[in-house]
Amino acid sequence: MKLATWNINSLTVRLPQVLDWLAVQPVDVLALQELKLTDDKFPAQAFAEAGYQAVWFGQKTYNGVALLSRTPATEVVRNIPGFEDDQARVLGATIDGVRVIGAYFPNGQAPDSDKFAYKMRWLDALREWVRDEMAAHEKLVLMGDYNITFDDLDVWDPVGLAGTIHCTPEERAQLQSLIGLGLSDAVRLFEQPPKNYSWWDYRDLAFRRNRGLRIDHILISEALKARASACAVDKTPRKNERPSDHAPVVLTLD
DNA sequence: ATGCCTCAGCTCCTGAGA
Repeated sequence: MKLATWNINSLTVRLPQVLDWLAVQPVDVLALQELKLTDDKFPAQAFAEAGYQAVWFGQKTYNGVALLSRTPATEVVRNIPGFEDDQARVLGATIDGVRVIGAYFPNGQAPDSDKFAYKMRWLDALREWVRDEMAAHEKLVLMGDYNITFDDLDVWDPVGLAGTIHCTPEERAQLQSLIGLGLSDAVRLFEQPPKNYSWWDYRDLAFRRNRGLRIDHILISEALKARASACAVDKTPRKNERPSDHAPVVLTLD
């Protein structure tokens, strides 16, 4: 079983690239973030023709998430239960016996902003919900655009970017508290190339210079860790014409 | 340089992303 996450920065623009990628990398589950379209515009037919079912949770202009899968998604949850939110950021579903949570974590903008405070509240709510989900589902994967780096290894310029958004101690403590629930960072379970990132700024030739951040993650429960055989960033689509600024991350389970 | 790209939208500028 293969599962992947990819922030595609507008599904309207990127649909052909997603279909092309799935043709080459026929994963069983793909979590998408930043659809940037309303539910009525979701291209369910195009995915069906490619052999994928979908559940989606869209929003005008911003956010929006989807789960594509070969087999049906059941027990679907939209956003964090009990957490008031007008932004479409989370989809949970059970697929092939695995509890899959795809999420687009808030960006946070700057440590002193209202958006950062929202990010912290959102992370508090997510952690408590994931705790409950883990108690109910032994096989669980939490994947998406976390908008948080684990540590300096995830940052192209750890000195220059110290304390800036995605790299603050507060965000990293939140990420560690998710790990503390009993989840593992799947990428770090396996040997990786140096300077291993999942996002590069569109500006300044950042991709060519590999000036990036690793902010897209796949966290897995112990039961899935035992089955994990590979996990890596696929930089190929970032080399496309008109790419997303993020690359997909792919997990292989035996 | 509080910018550089890219995308959406009450679209020829602005807000947001990260």
